[in-house]
Amino acid sequence: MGMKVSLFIVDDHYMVIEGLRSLLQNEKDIEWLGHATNAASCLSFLKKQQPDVMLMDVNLPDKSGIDLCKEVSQIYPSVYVLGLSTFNQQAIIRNLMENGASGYVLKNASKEELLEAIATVVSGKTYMSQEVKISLRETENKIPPITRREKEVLQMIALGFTNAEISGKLFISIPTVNTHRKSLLEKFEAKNTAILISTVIKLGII
Amino acid sequence: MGMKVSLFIVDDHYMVIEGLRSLLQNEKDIEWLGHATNAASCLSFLKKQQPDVMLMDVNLPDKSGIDLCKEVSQIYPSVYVLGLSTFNQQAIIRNLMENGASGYVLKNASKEELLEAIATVVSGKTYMSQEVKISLRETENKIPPITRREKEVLQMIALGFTNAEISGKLFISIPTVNTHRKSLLEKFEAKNTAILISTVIKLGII
DNA sequence: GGGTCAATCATTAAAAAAGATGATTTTTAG
DNA sequence: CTAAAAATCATCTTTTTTAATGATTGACCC
Repeated sequence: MGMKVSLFIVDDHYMVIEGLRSLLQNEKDIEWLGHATNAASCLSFLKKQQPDVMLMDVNLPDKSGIDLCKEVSQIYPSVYVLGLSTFNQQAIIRNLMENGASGYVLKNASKEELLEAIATVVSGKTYMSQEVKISLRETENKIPPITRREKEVLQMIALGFTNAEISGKLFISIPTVNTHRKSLLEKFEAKNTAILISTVIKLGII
Repeated sequence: MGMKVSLFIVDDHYMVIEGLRSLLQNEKDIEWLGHATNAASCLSFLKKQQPDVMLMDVNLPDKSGIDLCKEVSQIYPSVYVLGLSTFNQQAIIRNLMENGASGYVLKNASKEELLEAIATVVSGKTYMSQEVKISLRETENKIPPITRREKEVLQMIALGFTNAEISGKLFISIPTVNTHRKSLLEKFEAKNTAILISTVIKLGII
């Protein structure tokens, strides 16, 4: 490719920004536009200038990376967002991709991987590191599809409400709450509430 | 101080290592000894040479930072270990400090904070960023002291075992399991199992 | 327009957890 | 050594959850 790829970083970790700058500053194909350490200053930068690729941490101090990603990709569809995070958190990754991200790289990525990721998203494809792909596939089977109502009930169970309380809050009968509850236990193959809650928290569902 | 402080980094995130190197390489008081990206190569480095301060990520691919910290501070008591992590995870920080760490810095630390942290631990004191201190104090009240047995029971509850099963596995009677269970509910001010499990997972206790 | 699925409600019964109280035996720490 | 804390067990009651089965209504899709 002849054109330089312009790049902007959103991450509240100073040492990560420094690391990225140090890794990429001498790359002739990369034009370093700058960085922001929070969502607000990221958005105000975008009003003035749009990078080709935006590397975005999923945990920002003022807003979740997921929300920011959604906003950015709605308002500036030409900007490719590449998620950046420490952990291989499947629920977050899935969420991010559903909200307009073009890819996801872990912070233990090498310079080569990073450049490959950038090149891939610029070409319009999605990038995801092998490690992430594998574990996404692994947990995919563990996350059964649950309905909107089931999710509501699940959240209320996790907050400690009893069936009677949930029934009151959702304006449905106790047997109905029970039905949802049982289908949750069945879908997650949990034999009781305790392990149901453990499971869904660890899968990042609530 | 006249002497340079020798420094070694253990972190599996390439961009963090790069960032730290870039931040600290021109500091005249810091001698950069190198880095390791996992616990094993960290330990093999220590056999040859001991830094004054070791910056250690709490999540390593082959071993938890907590275990590594314990080993390092037992075998090489002269090495000051400074924990390094993305999140303000109270349970982990507390654990790390109990296992010989001299301090804890978040990855969003500035160069100044980093230098201050290093200087502080070298002088024999413990360092902790203000942000961490505050949230430690905040959650401290939320984490009641629980006994060894209670923790065992708690873990088995979270795994989905019923009182009868726990009783069988721990060789105690069902009423005893019940007693522990009730004291857990009381200590965490949880009115049922569901919110008990939510709470303890979110506090990082299990 | 027939089939699938989500959401709703019902009845009955068994199992499990939660609440209250009291008491004994080990451990542990000062 | 001894006082406090932890771990143990018991009994009894109430509440809540889990299980099994069946049935109706409405929405959406092909």
